[in-house]
Amino acid sequence: MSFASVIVDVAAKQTDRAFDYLIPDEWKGIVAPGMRVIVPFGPRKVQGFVIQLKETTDVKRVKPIAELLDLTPVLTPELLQLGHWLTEKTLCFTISAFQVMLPAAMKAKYDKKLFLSRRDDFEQLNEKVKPYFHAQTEISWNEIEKTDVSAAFYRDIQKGLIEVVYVVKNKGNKKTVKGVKLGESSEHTAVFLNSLSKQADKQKRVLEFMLTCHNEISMKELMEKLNVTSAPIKALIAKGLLIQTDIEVYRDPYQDRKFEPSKPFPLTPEQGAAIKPILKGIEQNEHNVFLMYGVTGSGKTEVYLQSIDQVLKKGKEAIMLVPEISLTPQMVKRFKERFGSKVAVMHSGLSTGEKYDEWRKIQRKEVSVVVGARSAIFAPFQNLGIIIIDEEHETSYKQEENPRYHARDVAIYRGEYHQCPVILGSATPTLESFARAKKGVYELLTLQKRMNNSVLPTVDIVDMREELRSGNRSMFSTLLFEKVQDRLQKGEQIVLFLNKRGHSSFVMCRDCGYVPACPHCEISLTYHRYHNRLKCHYCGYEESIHSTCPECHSEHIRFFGSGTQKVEEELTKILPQASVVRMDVDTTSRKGAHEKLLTKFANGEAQILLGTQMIAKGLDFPNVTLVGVLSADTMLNLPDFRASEKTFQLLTQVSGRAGRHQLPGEVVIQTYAPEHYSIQLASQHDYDTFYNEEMKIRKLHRYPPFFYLALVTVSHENIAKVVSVTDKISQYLRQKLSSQTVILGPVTSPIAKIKDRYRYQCMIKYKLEPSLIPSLKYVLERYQDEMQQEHLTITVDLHPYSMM
DNA sequence: AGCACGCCGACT
DNA sequence: GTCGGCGTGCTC
Repeated sequence: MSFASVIVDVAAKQTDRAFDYLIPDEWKGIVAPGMRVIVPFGPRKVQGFVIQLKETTDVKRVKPIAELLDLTPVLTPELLQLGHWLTEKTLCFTISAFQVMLPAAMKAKYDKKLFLSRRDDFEQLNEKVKPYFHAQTEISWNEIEKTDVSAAFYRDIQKGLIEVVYVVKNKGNKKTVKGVKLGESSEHTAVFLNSLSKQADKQKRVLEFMLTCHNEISMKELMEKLNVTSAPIKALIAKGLLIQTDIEVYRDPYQDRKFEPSKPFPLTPEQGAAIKPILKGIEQNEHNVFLMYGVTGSGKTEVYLQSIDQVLKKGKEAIMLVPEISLTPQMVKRFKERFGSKVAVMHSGLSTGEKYDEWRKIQRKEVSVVVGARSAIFAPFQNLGIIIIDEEHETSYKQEENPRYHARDVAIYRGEYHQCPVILGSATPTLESFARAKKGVYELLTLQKRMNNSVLPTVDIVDMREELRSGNRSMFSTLLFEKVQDRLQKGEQIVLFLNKRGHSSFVMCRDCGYVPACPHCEISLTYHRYHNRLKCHYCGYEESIHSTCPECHSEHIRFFGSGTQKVEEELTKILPQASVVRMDVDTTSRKGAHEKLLTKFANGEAQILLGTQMIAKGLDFPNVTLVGVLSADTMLNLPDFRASEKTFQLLTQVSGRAGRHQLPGEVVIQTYAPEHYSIQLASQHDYDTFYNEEMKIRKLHRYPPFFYLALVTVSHENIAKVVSVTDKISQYLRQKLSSQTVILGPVTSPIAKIKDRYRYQCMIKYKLEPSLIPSLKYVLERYQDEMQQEHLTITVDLHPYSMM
């Protein structure tokens, strides 16, 4: 094979195709599809992926591949195929699909370096340029790019005095430690050993040890083992008896942790019944999607673990996805305890280098289980035996930037490819999945009983309007306050949940209702206590706090809503004896802070855990007997057709934190909308009725799962431009798509303006629409010039999760 | 996306 | 006449 088709690392419509390159003789037979290469592209060099080898090419002037970056393909044939599928399904560039499947460390970085063409030409250089080449022979373009000397450089480049070299660098690198190995043969070394002076005892010991170990060894280990300093080792290196080496090591984020091996627990009859069809699927290499619908605390994880165990016994591999937020140390611990060093962990808390290392462990087949967030679905396993998605309803499985893929769809694709089971687990499945299970597309597995024979907690709903009427203006209802006091007395623990979204501290004038909003984005500003300023969450705009209302000059302008900080303050005021752990973005931003706070709570050093979304999932503390939801309905008012579903899911998840072990649990939900069905039914733990109710509404309004959605969002600085473009797109789609399809819009996006750019959208609800993808492709093509030149953006989200 | 090429206005 | 503004079109 003489030529390679390459997808180049230039994310643009015009370059979104393969380019052919000549394979230099030295790499013939080595270059294979899925490898990364560096290729000349126009005047510069770029990274690319080989997707195909071919004997001939139609291209007249093929250039040769400049460099080969891999010796084994980083994309398996399966992943290459998956990349093309993603491109088609999400309307993204092929290169973006490839890049999302690999750790960020593998993405190239580009640099432009300037050299003096010939030393003797120095005197001819522009006076402004000369000083740069006095002390050094090369200079990075970055250093001068935005300075006023760039023009002078430009001229000298054109004159040929300065040469430009395009450099492609790898971002992440393998980590190495210094090591040594023998520099001479054993015989030589032994001879030398005898001739060594008696004083050189340390050197003698080092050499003797090296003779026994044959291999290279890290300096650190050698020094520790023999209790010597680096001095004798260095002396031996200087004499040539030892050679210094770089030993490749993995960065191990869990290296200081000890994990006690755990054995499978005996399964309950219910669990046994649920695992049976899964094991059968594994045994017979059968692809099937299972929806494991199990109430909180019903022991889904144990079923996962034992299924994976079976897969490993067959010599196959497993992917387990969990939401980023619940990828807690607790979860990782359970996997490491069961599967030891066979587990790789992938989540956003790892550094670029750490992620790269975990990825390489998978590629080299050193691990066979991956536990990770969304992107772990692309783990380069070649012999998958099972894919599990825990908390299937979580929105974090949908990537909200290009490529806008859903991990569930990728999982099913890979499950089909490998002919292995895919398990979706949840206590509150998405309506889409549950509907598919009812239709028999997925196989439904049900776990209705909690482990430890614990019962689901009793739930009280408190009408906060009543509280207000009876004169209680605090954030705590009388009932919740009493129960908190009671638990504090008994020495039991409490989880307080505050749904921060849409309810963080904003400022409002009590007289005229004025709320300060960001001048660049159409959202209200958030109060930040730390700087005592108002901040925009989208663009970072800040302003100082007003003492009087800018609209009506009233002095009754004050904070509204309650952030976790404010709740904490009120708590310490009314319950000074309570010790509180607060968990939110502020307290968990530092690395490891998350874990520390949880350990503190687990050890009983604090009685109350107060937090946002992040405490709703996966936490399991035996001593927690009370869960308080401070404001259940903030999410209900979001402009999103899934608002009720999300509220139901969240309340159910939060309630599930209580009474998971011997002690019975109680939940108090505070709300301004106590009669709302999602709150009522969550309090009754009645998913089935909720499902039926919500399905009626979805059917009526033609939303998923009855219809599919596609969302086109247009943004530009000029509102007239946005409206006219969105309108043209809507009209075009109306004309192209079938009459059964509903096209809404143009309408303003729920966030009408971000960073001074107006946003309009067009929503498409469809059932069967073969010409949708081609039509959307056409739209993107039609506007590509304007997108490039006029800063117009058009994004297409197929099956959107967020309407924003 | 970059980058070169190329065609027009304002300066030594 | 030349420098440099950015519209146009190409990259194996």
